[in-house]
Amino acid sequence: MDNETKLKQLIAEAAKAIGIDIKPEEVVIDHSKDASHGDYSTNVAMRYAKALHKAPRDIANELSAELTKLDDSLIEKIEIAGPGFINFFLKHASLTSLIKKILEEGKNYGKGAQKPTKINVEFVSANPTGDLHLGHTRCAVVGDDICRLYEKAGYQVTREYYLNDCGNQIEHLGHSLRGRYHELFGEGLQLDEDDYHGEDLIQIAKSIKEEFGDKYLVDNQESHDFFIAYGIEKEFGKIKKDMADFGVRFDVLSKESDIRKGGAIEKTLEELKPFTYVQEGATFLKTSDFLDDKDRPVIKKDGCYTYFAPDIAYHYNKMSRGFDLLVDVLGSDHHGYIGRMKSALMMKGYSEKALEAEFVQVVRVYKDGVEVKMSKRTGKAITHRELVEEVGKDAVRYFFAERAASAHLDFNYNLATEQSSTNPVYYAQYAHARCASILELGKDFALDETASLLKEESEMSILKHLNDFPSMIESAAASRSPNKVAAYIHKLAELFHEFYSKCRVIDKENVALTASRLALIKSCKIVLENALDLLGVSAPDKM
RNA sequence: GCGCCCGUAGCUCAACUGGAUAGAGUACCAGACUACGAAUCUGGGGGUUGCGGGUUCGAGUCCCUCCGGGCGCGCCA
Repeated sequence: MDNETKLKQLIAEAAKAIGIDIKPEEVVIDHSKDASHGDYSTNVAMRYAKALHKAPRDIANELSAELTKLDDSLIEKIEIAGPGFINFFLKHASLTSLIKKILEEGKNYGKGAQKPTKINVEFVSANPTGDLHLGHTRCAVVGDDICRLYEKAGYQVTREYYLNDCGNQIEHLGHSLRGRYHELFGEGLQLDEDDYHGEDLIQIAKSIKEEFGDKYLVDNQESHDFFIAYGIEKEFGKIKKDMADFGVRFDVLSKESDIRKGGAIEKTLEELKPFTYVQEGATFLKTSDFLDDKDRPVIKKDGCYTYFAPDIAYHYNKMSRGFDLLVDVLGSDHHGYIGRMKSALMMKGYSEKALEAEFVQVVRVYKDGVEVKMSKRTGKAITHRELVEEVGKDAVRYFFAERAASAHLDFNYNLATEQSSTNPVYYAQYAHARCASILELGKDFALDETASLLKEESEMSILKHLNDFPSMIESAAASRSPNKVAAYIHKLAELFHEFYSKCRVIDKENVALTASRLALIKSCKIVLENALDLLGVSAPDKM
């Protein structure tokens, strides 16, 4: 059992003795920011002051007496401070024993207990109508990191990409591609306002010309279908490659065309019949009976489905595969979407909590001092590929992981590319490389797994932080906050660099201390690597 | 007008979900390599957390009024 759990149990037991009924898991303990406040602190005395009609410090004193009586091997010292905080100083051995655990568990250190919960995370899901841009990059980082966190925390995770391969957008893709193809044969470029003006389509048109010559200049159903199918294949191929190169993989690819097969939408709408009505020729779903502010159309006046109908069928499809939780990683401009989809799920009896959205704020990009607007019409945007090539995969991933997904973010493209060496990711990677370097130099020394000689403040700070790794994962996963991992990494790297500058590690005159410190460094290296891996960032031995 | 997100150091962002003296990076200033990697370390200035109320032992965090910004509010997806 880890120190925190043990401490909570002790506090709960002591509390009971003085008439406070609290369960161990309800006990709130914090890590003390200031070392003079000990290793942990609890606020129970203040929390129950009113109920017991006593001064917080009096309760704290009583609790302290009880805790001392329980006489555990964990606590070295207890102090009462401020308005009624109880500060705990842990025994040395209870901290150093962690080293052995980390060395034994290695890559698995930090992994939570296997949980039965099955989670589906759908992210990116960009339409195959052009290159991924910087906004998708952020969604990819957030989605992938959430998956990594869930996995590490012990959940069963499925990464899913939903491919819109039907509908208006796709018609525009086919039309745009046809336009580019005709352009290659010397005709003027004819694109509609809503078509795709991105220049990537020129390359695809060229490959058609090379492969098929003028075969598809004729305007018939066959060529219409061809441009769409060819365009989707090429565009999605690029997306897949971009993501794979970025370290992002998907377990399941769901195509809208497959969702539509076998009358799934008709069946879905049939099931939803009690919640639908017809108005002015269109069919509406009564989402406002649940979590939406108005009802939404599912069938248009012209008899076509809106995007919403297949989306409902798709979400039912996901639920039918046995997931306990669906997470949709969406651009924040889609925040209106979640209420209606939750409503649709509730109509089928699913919990309001079966679906959660993770909204990723749009990135505002500045290049050469002016804002770069994403624009379908001009096709101008910073592409994902361009960004990764100029800044590097690790730096990009870390940059976006550092910020909470909900944070509005201003991105200075010039700064990011010119000063990429100042990206904090190198601070962490350098710490890892230093660990590797020292371990290599000290490879002839045996490691002391008891780490019994560690006593410097900088050493104990590292130990405490290493100890926090599992609980950090637990809370970061629960709140879907990869930025907490980045903060953790930065802190660990900082503590290590500080220790490194203060303490000589390899000392032939003091083999015992060397053995303890090498064990500490090995632990540091393991946790740095595990933590960086949670963000999909590499941990190089040399830089 | 209604709804969602947000407003914290010059700039970009944190703050363990209500805790102790609000922290990092960057930029700026001053120091530190004849022993393990200076992509590092040490120190410094920089804040009325947009404004004003409220809740309580305690508020950047929760509630309300304003101010300012972004995004939604389509039989587009």
